[in-house]
Amino acid sequence: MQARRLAKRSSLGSRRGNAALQPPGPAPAREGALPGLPLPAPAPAPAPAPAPVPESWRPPLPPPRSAGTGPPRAAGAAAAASSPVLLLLGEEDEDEEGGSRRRRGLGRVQPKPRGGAEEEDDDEEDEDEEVVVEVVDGDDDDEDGEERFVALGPGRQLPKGPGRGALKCGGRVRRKEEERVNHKVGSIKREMAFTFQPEDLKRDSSKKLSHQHLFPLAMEEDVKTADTKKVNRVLDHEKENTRSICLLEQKRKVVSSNIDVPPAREMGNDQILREQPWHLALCKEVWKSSEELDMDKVTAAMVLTSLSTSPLVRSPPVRQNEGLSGSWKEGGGVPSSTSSSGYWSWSAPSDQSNPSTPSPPLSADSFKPFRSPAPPDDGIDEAEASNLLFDEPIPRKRKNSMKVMFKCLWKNCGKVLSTAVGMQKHIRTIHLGRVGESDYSDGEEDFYYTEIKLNTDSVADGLSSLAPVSPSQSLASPPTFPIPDSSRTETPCAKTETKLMTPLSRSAPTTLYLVHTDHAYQATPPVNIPGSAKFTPNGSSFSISWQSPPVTFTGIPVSPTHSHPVGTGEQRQHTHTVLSSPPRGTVSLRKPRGEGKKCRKVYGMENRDMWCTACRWKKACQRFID
DNA sequence: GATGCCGGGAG
DNA sequence: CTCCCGGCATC
Repeated sequence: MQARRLAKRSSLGSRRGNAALQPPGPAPAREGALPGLPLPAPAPAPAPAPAPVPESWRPPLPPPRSAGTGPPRAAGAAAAASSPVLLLLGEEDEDEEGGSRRRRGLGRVQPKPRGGAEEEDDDEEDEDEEVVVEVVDGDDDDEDGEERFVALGPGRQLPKGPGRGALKCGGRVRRKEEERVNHKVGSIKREMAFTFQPEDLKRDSSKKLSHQHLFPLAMEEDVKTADTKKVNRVLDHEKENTRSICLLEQKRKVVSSNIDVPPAREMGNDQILREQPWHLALCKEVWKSSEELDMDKVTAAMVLTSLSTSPLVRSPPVRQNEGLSGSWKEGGGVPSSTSSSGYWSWSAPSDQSNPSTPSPPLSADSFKPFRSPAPPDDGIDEAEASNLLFDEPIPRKRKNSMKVMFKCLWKNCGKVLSTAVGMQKHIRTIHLGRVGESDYSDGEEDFYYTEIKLNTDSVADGLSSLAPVSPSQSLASPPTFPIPDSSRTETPCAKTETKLMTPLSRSAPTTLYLVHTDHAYQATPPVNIPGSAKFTPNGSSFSISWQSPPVTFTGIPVSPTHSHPVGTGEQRQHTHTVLSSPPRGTVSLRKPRGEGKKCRKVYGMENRDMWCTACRWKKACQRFID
């Protein structure tokens, strides 16, 4: 493509070298680099064992934390810059580092999934508490091929209901290599075993890591089976937990001496084995603390199970972790900082909604009888989930800086609260007039409020355009909103939620305000928009400005930032009522064609690089707006 | 023919 | 989403 483009360009404009030349230079280099990456990466990983590269390669990279990592790629870049954490997580990106790392991860991950369980020798089914070991490349370079193992918090185990189940299977499998070879393998196991075989113990540890990841992956395969069994597993799980705890303790004693675990680089199998115990011990500890939480987890798992039709949907891994939070932290505290950081760190502490399931319902509201979001959600969720499961790390687009607020759609109300619960209450009591039965909800409230995302860090986009509007705080401000009812904190990963919610809200009484950052091309613009495209998290300004905001429908073609020449009939800016039906009709309206000078005229072809992006892309000029 | 932009496609 | 470009409407 590039080549082609370049060619075109050059032919086109014979532009002086600037733009034209530039591309070629970098491009080639990059390309060269990329190809190289893959190979190296895989190779090193398996160093000890002639692991089959291909296997490790598998796409399922989904970095477990993916959910978190999810952070959108695009955003990611920007975000990454601003926050180190992100970088650690997954940002990586394309190029080398990330690439190599990810790949590896993937490879490992895969195996892990159920089969991975094998961790200890003992076994029984402790699987639950698998210790997760994360393998991180110290350097992405592939050269070393060494990996560090990091123990992850025990938190992992719980994460997925199903996961556990998987583990179980794995447990049996676990007996490890030998056994594997023998094959005990159930169908599921089989797969796992299969994958694993090539690699050795190392894998074990690594498997753990993948645990999470695996989960999803495994899920795919097993999903169906697993699903049905899930519930059972969960129950079993409990039992096992108790049992396993005991076992763990025993192990711990034995192992304790070894606790100092070596860095794990290049460890031999023996070492690894030794290490494992260590991990176990850690896990165990964590576990204990989390034991109490078990019930919750179980419950949660059950709920999730029931909620999710498709296995994919269950994003429990993440969620559940929440429940475990206690243990979680501990785990994180454990050894390697890298791992910890990588590990879901993105998730906001308070974040209650799980990433995959968009709406608030689950989180705080889970208690509610039924939450409508179901249908839409599922679809989306699945998609997301699938993304996770499948290839690459999917760039999830979640902006870290996004805050979710709930806005009352009732006419003339517009109240904005930070928690769904609060909003529901508000609606119930104030608008629906249900005072007494505050707790009871038939879900109707859902229709009267919507989520809005606040972009905390809009900076990245054209600041300039925003400038006029919000001088206020930038991204930094932490998400705490002064708002009253909120017990819930906003989640960074609200994006999905918003989307989902939208449909519901359509039916709502008033307009839906979707705060949305738009447009890509606004390179320079001194553009306007009074009300603003972006919302800044100012506690105070909050509920206010909503009225005039240039609402953007996702569907709307034109960017809000644009002022329209003559209102050819569209008044998008005044949203107020229009909304429920996205204005599509105006399709053929073509912009009259600006009379003012445009970038092309002003700068000429030669200076194409000086053009505003829109012009460069042959879009309506953003710089010289008519 | 030159421009300005929409609609779409590719990554 | 970002980047581009084909192609149409206007100058």
